[in-house]
Amino acid sequence: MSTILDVCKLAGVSKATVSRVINGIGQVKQSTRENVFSAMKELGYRPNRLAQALATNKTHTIGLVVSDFDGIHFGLLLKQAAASAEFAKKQLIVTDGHNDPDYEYEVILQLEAQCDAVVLYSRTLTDEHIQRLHEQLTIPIVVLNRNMPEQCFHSVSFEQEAAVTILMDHLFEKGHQEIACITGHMDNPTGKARLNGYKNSLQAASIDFKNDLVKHGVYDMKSGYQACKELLNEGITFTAIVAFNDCMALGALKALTETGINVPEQVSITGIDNDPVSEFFTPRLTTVGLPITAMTKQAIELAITLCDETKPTHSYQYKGQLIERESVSSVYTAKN
Amino acid sequence: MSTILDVCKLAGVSKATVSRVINGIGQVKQSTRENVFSAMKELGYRPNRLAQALATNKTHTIGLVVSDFDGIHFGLLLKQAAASAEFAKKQLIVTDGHNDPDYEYEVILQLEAQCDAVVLYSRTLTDEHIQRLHEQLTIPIVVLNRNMPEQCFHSVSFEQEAAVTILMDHLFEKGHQEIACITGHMDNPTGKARLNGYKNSLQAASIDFKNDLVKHGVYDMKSGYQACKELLNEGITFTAIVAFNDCMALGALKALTETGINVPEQVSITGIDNDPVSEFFTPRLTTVGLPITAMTKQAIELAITLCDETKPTHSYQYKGQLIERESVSSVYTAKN
DNA sequence: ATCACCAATGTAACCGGTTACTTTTTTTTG
DNA sequence: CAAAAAAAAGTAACCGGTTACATTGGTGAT
Repeated sequence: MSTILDVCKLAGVSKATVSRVINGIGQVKQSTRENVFSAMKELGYRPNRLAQALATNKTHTIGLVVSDFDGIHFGLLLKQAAASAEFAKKQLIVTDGHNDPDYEYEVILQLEAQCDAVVLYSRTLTDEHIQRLHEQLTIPIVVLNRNMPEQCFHSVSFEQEAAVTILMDHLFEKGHQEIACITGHMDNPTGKARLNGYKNSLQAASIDFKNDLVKHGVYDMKSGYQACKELLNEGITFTAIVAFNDCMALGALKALTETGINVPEQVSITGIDNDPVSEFFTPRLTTVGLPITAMTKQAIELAITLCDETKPTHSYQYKGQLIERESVSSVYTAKN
Repeated sequence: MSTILDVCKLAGVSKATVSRVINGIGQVKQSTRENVFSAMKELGYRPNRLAQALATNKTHTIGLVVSDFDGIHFGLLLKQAAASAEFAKKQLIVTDGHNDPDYEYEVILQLEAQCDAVVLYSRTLTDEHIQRLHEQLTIPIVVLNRNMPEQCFHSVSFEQEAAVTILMDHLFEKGHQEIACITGHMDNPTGKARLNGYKNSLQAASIDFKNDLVKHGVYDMKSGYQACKELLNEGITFTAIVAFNDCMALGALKALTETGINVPEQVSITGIDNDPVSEFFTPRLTTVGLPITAMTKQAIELAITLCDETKPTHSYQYKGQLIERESVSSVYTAKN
C-alpha cells in the first residue's frame, strides 16, 4: 500500500500539498493538483483512514452495537443503518455483544477511539451500565429501542406497553377474556413494560390476572412453541395468545397446528413486530408493527448529527400500529 | 479520553515504560509496573487502537463484507463470525455493499488499512472484481460461499450444483418427473451452478428440460410466492417444486396453500439452506442443509491464521445434506 | 576497588496523515 | 519597475502509540 510519501516523491511536492489536494482545501495550483492526482492514480493511492482519524480526531464512522446478531430485527435494522450511514458518507461499524453485558460494555469502550458516535441496541445492558457508559464515554450515544427512565440520553424508542395494550384491546373487542401471554426475556425494561401492558389491560377490563396464563419465552420460535406446549399440557383454558413478538407467536402457531387446534377458529394468536415472515404463515399473523426501519433511520441520523454538533438530549417515541390479518377471530363465532 | 502521556505523568515514567507495561513485554521492575497499572486504572486509560494499529501495522481486526445485510444467512453467519473472532480476541468489522458491486468494491479497498484480513461473502461482485481485489490488496482475502473458478484464492465454498442434484434425485425417487424450478439471482456463479444442477439432473434422468418450468426469484419469500403464482397462472403441470432456497420455497408454499393446493399431497416442495424458520411452517420443509455456521467458522479461522502467517491457498468445500421433512410426498400416493 | 554484565528505564525516530505557520513565487498595483 | 498583496508550496509539530538503541544503576566476580 502506497503512502502519502510515495505520492510526494512521484509528484515532486510536499506532504502538505498532497494533503491539500486530497482534502480539497487550501490553495493549490491547477497544474500541481493535476500532477498529484495523476501520481495518486498511478500508485493506486488511498489515504489511510487510521492515520487520518488519528491526526484529525475524526473517524467519520458510526458504531452500531447490538446485543446479539440473531435478533429478529437485524435484517431490517442493519440494512437501514447501512443505508443511512452511506447516505451521509459515514462508515458503519457493527459489533455485537454476544449477549454478554460485560463483553458488550467492553466492546463499546473499545469503540470509543474508532467512532464519532455510537448507536446502542442493547437487550442485555442494564440502565446502570448505560448510565456509566454515558459518563465515561467522550463520544455521544444514541439508545435505540429502549425506554430509558431518565431523559439524559438521546434515544429512539417504542411505546412497549402500548403495543400490548393495543393487542389486548383488539382481543377484548373480539370478545376474548381468557388470554394467555408468552413473554420475552424478563430481565430488561422491554419485557417488563410489555408485561405491564398485559397486566394493566386486564385490570382495566376487570379481568383477574392469572399467573398460569403467562409463560416466558426468549423471542425465538422454539421458545414460543414450547411455551404454547406448556399451556396446552397444563390444560389451561384460553381463547387467545398474546406473544411478545411474532417469532414466538409463530412458534405457538406451530404448536397449536400440530395439536390439531385450529387458528383462529379455536384459538387466536397475536404477535408484535410485523416481522416480514409473518405474512407467509397460514393464517397470516395479526400483529402490532414495530417501525424498526424508521426508528433505525432516526437513530443513525441523530448519531450522525451528533458527530458534528452537540444537541440537547431528545427522545423520539414511536407508536405501534395494529396490523389486522387472519390469526384472530371473534370469540362468539369461535364457540362451537 | 486519557492518553499514554497522562499515564506517564501520573506514574512518573516514560512512554516506553508504559508501553512495555501495556504489552507485557520487555523488562519492567515490579514496583514500576504496579505504579503504571494503578495510574492506568485511576485514569480509566485504555490504549487507542487506532494509534496502536498505525504504529504496529497490525489491527487485530478481521473485516467481513457481505453484499447485503438482509440475506437469509446473516443471522447465523454474523453470529458465528462474531463468536469466532472473539474467541481469537480479534475485532470484527462487518460492512455491507448495498447490493452494489462498485460500492462493495470501494468498501473493501477502504477496509484495507483497518483490517489484517478480509472475509468476503459476496453475491454481487464478479469473479473479475474479486480477482482484481486480490491483486490490489495487500491483506489476504477469504472468499466465503462462492466457487471460484481458479485455485488462487483462499475459499470456503459449498457444492452448489450437488445441492440441487440431491433434491432432484430425492424427487425422482419419489416418482416426480414434472419438476418446476424457482431460481435465485442468475447473475452470479451460485445461481448458475444450481441451475446446472437442475438441468444436469434432468438430463441424467432423460427428462426434457422445459423452459416454462423455470421461474426466476431473488431469494426472498415474496419472489418465491410470485414465481409460484406465475407457474399456476400459466397452467403448467408440475408435481414438485425445487426452489433455490428455503425462503422462496416457503413463499411458494404460501401461494399453493392460498390457491387451495395441498402440500405435499398435490405438490411437493423443496428448498436449500435449512433455514431455521423452515421447521415452523406446516408442512415442515424438506431441504438441503447449507452448513453456514461451520463454513463461517472455517472462513474466519482461516482469515485469522492468515493475519500472522502466509499459507498456500486452499479451498474448503462443504457438501449439503438432505433433510427430509414433510413437504415432499411420493407421486404415486399423490395421484388422486 | 574495578570491571563486566544485566536489568531497568529513557530517548528519539517512526507509523501516515493534518495543519498552523513560514517561506517562496507570482500577480497586482501605483 | 519596485513594492505590496495574494497565491502556492514547504516546514515542522502533532495525533497516540511502538520499538531500536542508548543510558543508567546495581550486582557479582576478580
